[in-house]
Parts: sequence; structure tokens; C-alpha cells
Amino acid sequence: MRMAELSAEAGVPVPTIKYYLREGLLPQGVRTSATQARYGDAHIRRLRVIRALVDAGVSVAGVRKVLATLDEPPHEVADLLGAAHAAVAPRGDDGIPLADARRLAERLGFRPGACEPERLTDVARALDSLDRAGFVIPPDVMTAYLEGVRTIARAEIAGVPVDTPEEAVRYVVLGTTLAEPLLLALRRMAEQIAAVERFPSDT
Amino acid sequence: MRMAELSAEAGVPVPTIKYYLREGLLPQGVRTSATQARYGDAHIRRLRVIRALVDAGVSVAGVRKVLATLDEPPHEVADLLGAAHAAVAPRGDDGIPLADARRLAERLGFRPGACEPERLTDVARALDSLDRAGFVIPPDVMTAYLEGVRTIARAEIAGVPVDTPEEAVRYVVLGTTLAEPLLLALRRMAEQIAAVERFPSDT
DNA sequence: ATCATTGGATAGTTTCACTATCTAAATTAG
DNA sequence: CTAATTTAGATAGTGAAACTATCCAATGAT
Repeated sequence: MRMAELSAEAGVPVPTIKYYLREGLLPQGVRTSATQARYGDAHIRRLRVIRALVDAGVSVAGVRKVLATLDEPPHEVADLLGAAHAAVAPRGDDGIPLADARRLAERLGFRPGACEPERLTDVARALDSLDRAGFVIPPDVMTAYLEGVRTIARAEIAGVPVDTPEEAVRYVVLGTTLAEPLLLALRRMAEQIAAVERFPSDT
Repeated sequence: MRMAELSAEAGVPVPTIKYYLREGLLPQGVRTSATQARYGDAHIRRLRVIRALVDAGVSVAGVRKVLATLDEPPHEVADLLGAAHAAVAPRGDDGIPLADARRLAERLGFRPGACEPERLTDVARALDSLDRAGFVIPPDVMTAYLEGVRTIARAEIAGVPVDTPEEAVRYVVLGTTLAEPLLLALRRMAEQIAAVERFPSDT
């Protein structure tokens, strides 16, 4: 298929496709001459993934990393997760004290080496941000956060398909990145529902 | 205190403070003459909140909404949540089919009127994005998502302080917005820990 | 008295994700 | 076989967002 058809099929404008080609998000088509190339279904599928990731708030640089991981996956699940997480985690200065973050990790069942230092830093940064705003999370709520994310993470990891490596890679990499907006949206919905349960029609 | 001191105290550059003043995020100081003004502790606290929100990925327009809600809070908790959610939820086209989102809402204990239509739309958009990427969330995992967010949301709503309205407003508005990065970071950490539990050192 | 500082206005910068234009070559329609 | 259309590739431009810099006249501190 030619670029115009690819564009129509995936619902992405031609200049944007050219941009993704330039940025290395989309592989080159098969060249048929010096100024012509053909694209296949793989290009359509990849374009859909790119758009979903961009929708999910992943930067173009992050998308490039995610796709690179899909293309050349590491052999260990932990490294797979690490690559996916690196693409969505906010970049930031380190040097933040990790004590509180480490305590939370232990409550999640952390054992030395069980997670990358970057993940501790992410948590520490989020805690620091809350702290600087003068906001304190009540202990009960923090406990619920840990229980909630453990429930979620265990099910996600239990759901990793083990039949084929390709499926596993796709599941882990896309699942961790694309589910973030869903989880946040579900939380907002659950909050409103819980609020009505506790404060019924205080009109 | 003068602007230079405010800047030093809050760790925000003077031009940025001026920008926040222009944008209406920070209230004017008390004028002492035509070209002078004084700032107080409230300005420091507010600057810290602004930075925390910006850190958390909230846009300046969103921060403006959050602060406006803090300043003039609605009387009902649901409206409070709605205002906080409106500031962080991604803006988007509607017209997305809500059937799947509504089904999830029902599994969370939804009753008519229990949450704003915008929250359904948020969920629907996230589902649609996953769908367009060709990504399917296994039923067990979705069940865990619902259980996890319900645990989290119930604890959050149960933790709303009822002694003073000011505290309640601050808790709800800042808690819903500032905790998002923490939850995502905790989830990433929990995923890595769960992965090591399930796939121990597949070196 | 004088000299750095301030508020306010205006303009410039950086980054990001596109979007538009141009050119020469190549396909396709007639 | 010619003419219109399409394409790849290069380069440049756009618009939004969040700052950042520069002026200026008027203060305020010394």
C-alpha cells in the first residue's frame, strides 16, 4: 500500500506519518524505487500503537523507547518492565532521600534487588512533591494505596501470557503504559461513587 | 516581605512569580505604593502548592481551576471532587460510546447520578485508546483494577476530614490531583516487585 | 542624593508535536 | 507517449505552553 492509503487506513495525516518516519517511530517502507516505497499491515498496526501511546500522554521520545523495546525485547521480564517504565516515568533529578520510598517498598514486599532504583526515585519524587505542598496523606489512605496497587500489580503480572514471547512483550510493554490513563479515570469515577456513598445528597 | 524574599523563600525565580501573578495563580500582594507591594506567608504556601501541581503535570489553566476551587469551594463534596477532577482530567471530544464505561461503573457500585458524565467519558476515552491500539485487558486484570481503585477511593473518601470545611476542601482538591503521580509510581514499583515474585531471577 | 529594586508591560525563548512547502523522480491515466 | 498526479526526502514554519528577559518610571534603602 502507498502512503496515501496508509494515511487513510490509520487515520493519520500524511505529513504526520512522514514525521514519524523521520523520528524513527515507524520503520521505512519497502523501497520500490528511489522515490517510492510500499507499506504493509504492520505499518497500520504500528501507527495505531503510536497514536494510542501519544494519546496516553507518552512523549515521542518515550514512544521511540517503547517501540524499540517491542522490537528488541530483553529476555527477562524485569528488564522488560524497566524499559516500559523508563518511557513513561517522569525524568528528574535524583539525590532525593529515598528512606520513605524504601519503607513503602518494604510494605509492598520489597526484597533487595526486587525493583530498580529508578522506581524508588519515582516514588520518592512524588512523596517529595506532596510534602513540599504541605500535603499529608493519612496513614490509612496510604495503606489503602499500597493494598490497591498490590492488588492491581499482582493481577497484571499474573496475567502475563506465557505461551509466546511476542505476546508477553506486547502485554507488558503496552499494558504498563496504556493502562495509566484508564486507572486514573477509574479512580476518579470510584471517588465520586464513594463520595455519594458516604455523603448521600447533601443538597 | 518583598518579591525577592518571596522568591528566595519559595525557591521560585522572580520572573516566574510575576508570570504566576499575571496568570492569576497568585493573588496580588498588599500594595504599599504605586510600584510596590508586600507578600505574606500565604503567598509562600500558595507558591508551594502551585509548584507541586505543576510538578504533578497539571497545566497552568488546571492549576487556576484548582486554586479557584480552594478559594471558593462548593458546598457539596461531589462538586468539590468534580472541580478537582475537571482540572486534571484530559480534555477531549465526547461522542464516544459509553456502554463499556457504564458497565464498569456499575461494577463499582454506580447508581444513577452517582458520578458526573465527564468521568464516564474519561473512562470511555481510555478504553477506546486501548482498543484502537488493539490491546485487550484480560477480565481478571480488569476485575483487579476495579477492586484496587475501589479500595483506594473508599479510603480516600473515608479520610476526608470533617472537622473544618477548609481542611476538607484542601484534602479533597489537593489529594485527588497531587496523589496521581504517587499512585502511578507505586504501581510501577509494585509491578516490578510482583514480577520478581512470579519470575524469580530468570537470568 | 544616589543607586539597586520593584511592578507592570511587552517581547523573546525553548520545547514539543506537528504541518506546510518545495523539488526531482516516478507512476498512472488517457 | 505525454501529461497529470504522487511520492520521498529535505527544510522550514506553526501554535501552544511555560516560562524568561528586557524596559521603564517610580520607589526604597543607605
